[in-house]
Amino acid sequence: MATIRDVAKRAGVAISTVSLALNGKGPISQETRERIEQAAEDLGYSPSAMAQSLRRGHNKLIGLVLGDIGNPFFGRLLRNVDAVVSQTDHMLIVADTASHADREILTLSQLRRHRVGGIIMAPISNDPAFAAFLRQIDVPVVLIDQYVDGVKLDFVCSDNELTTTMLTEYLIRLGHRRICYLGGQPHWWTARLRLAGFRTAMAASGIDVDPELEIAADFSGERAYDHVTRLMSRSNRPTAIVAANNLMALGALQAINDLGFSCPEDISLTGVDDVPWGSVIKPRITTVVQPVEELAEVAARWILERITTRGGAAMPPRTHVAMPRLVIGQSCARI
Amino acid sequence: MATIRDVAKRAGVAISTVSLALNGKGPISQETRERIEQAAEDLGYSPSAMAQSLRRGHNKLIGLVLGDIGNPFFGRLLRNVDAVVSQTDHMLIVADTASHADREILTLSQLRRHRVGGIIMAPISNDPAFAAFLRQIDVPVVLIDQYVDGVKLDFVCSDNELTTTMLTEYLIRLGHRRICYLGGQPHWWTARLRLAGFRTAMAASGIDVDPELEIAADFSGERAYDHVTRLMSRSNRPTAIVAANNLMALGALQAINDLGFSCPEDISLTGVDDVPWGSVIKPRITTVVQPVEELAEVAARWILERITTRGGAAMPPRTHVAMPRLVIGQSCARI
DNA sequence: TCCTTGGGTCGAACCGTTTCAATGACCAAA
DNA sequence: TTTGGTCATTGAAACGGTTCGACCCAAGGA
Repeated sequence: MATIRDVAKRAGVAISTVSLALNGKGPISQETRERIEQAAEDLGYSPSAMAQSLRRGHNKLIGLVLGDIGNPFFGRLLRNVDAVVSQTDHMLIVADTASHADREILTLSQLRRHRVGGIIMAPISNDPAFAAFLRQIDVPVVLIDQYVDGVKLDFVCSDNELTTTMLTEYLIRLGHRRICYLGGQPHWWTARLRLAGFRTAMAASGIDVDPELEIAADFSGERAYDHVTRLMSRSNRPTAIVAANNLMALGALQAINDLGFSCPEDISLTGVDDVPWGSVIKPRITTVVQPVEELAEVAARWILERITTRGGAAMPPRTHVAMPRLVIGQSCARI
Repeated sequence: MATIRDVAKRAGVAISTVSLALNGKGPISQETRERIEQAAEDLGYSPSAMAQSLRRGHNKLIGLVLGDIGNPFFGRLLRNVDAVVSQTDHMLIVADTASHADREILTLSQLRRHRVGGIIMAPISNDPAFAAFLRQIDVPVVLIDQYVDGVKLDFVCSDNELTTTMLTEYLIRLGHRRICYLGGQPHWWTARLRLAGFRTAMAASGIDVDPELEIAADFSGERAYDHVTRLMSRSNRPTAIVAANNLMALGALQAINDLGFSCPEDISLTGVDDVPWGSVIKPRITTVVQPVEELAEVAARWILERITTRGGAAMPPRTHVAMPRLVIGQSCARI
């Protein structure tokens, strides 16, 4: 691959002249400039971003760490982040930890080795060791979706508590009292908030929560399926379910169907987060959707700010909370 | 960020000694080695991948260019490619062209500037200019999913013709004769093959194809929705639809539902490619799925081979055709 | 005629590594 | 005592760029 030296030789000038000319910097004569451009063209020369970055002291790469790119929520996130950063000539190094919490520190270290300017991350881990690691890392990091307790970093999320509050209030308005909450394990940051949102709404209406109906699953469809199967076989069934994410809502729906019940006639169902092509799922699930585009855009803008503005890395951390939106489907009945 | 120089200073040795010690190369005394490792640890030193690559002459980055990461097919592709390449310490620079054909050349040039070792690409463009560009690029490229006419590159795909042949034969076995084909525009390589697959199956059974039932949509759900809406309002409706991808199948299903028809009672429906959580879509669509994992793994292995083995870049191009699998749902009726 | 000015070009240092030939210390063999 | 051979360590070159001070030369002013 042609180097700047080859171009210089071919144009019969010094390499510094080539650099100046190609970057439109020094006072280069029209004639020399044209000769250099011609030589570069002939050789198919394009400057090595690596070498440039080494000299400049920073490159135009941004790390994006996700737990599961297979989940369309993160696919859309990636697309929208890329759309923003690519406008400033940055590129994304994407790493999928495959939901493996112990790969996260490794992945971040690897990105640091590559000297990325910043990292956007939707973390899975939420333990003190990981927090300690994040606290000492010397690369700007923007967290997205999930928070890590005990760190002071930029954070972009939607109002998690509000998601379940909206759903629960909606169900209560429809006359439901015996509502089951299908949540995630409490070490997940979002799981705790969504549970709180459920309790808030119930308390506000003066309804006592049956502890047996407050289930801590694990955000996966399979576990949700099992729990709902058990739930529906009991005598004292709930009249409605609030699932804390999209996978669990789908798992619940499948369990309901497989047992021969139907939704919303036998039981109402709501979920958090959009399902791709949710519109063709029958019944269309009433859901609170997070504005992925907004989350992605803010995260991308923030990381770029920290990278490109002088002293940006030292700015105090900010938090952006996006407003979720209730999308009513046909999965809830009035009782 | 600490450099090798800082480590050397702190350990009181030359930088070459640090390099040797940290890479376990030279004959370094136990005592010096420990002192160096301690110093590196203290300073949080990790070698700059950029500088290493500059020296070594190649880096451990691979480009992945996709048209639409929002489509879960590509999300799974990304995840599986990453799983393979990350085992050899490589990382992926992912670029989403947002289905913008004219961004593809730009994106590839950008990756070349970053001196990626190789590129895996699911192209959109298929014109002579793009082919010419690919022919002269001096980075190993593996095409995946879509072919570009007139280039000699590694190519990984599934048997596109077979996908639609399998579906069509299945419908014919169920007694269907008046079958509508919902395809993509013919400049797409896969669209041409899938159309051919449909025609092959029809011809093999001696059924004449009504030209009006051979629709060239654009692989999007919206256009498919419109076409099927029009189709279903006519008197002489088909009894079955073969949709050439997943988005169009869902668009078709939605149109069918919205018009008050039901599937499979009023019309049978089949599609190509899996739909995430397709199991909760009622009816479950009979579909031919491409083995994404296999495609991803082969593409990843091939690009790694070209990068890491001596003379790998000069190997003659190979083609891998994966076998699709028929997954029968409840969207087709016997007539 | 000499000095200044500035446009155009160049040489060299530098970014953070790796690698290789060279150096020095030490010891065994002659 | 000299020679030869390990072993441990070092200095310098190289990778491909950018940048800055220095240089040369022609034109303009004193």
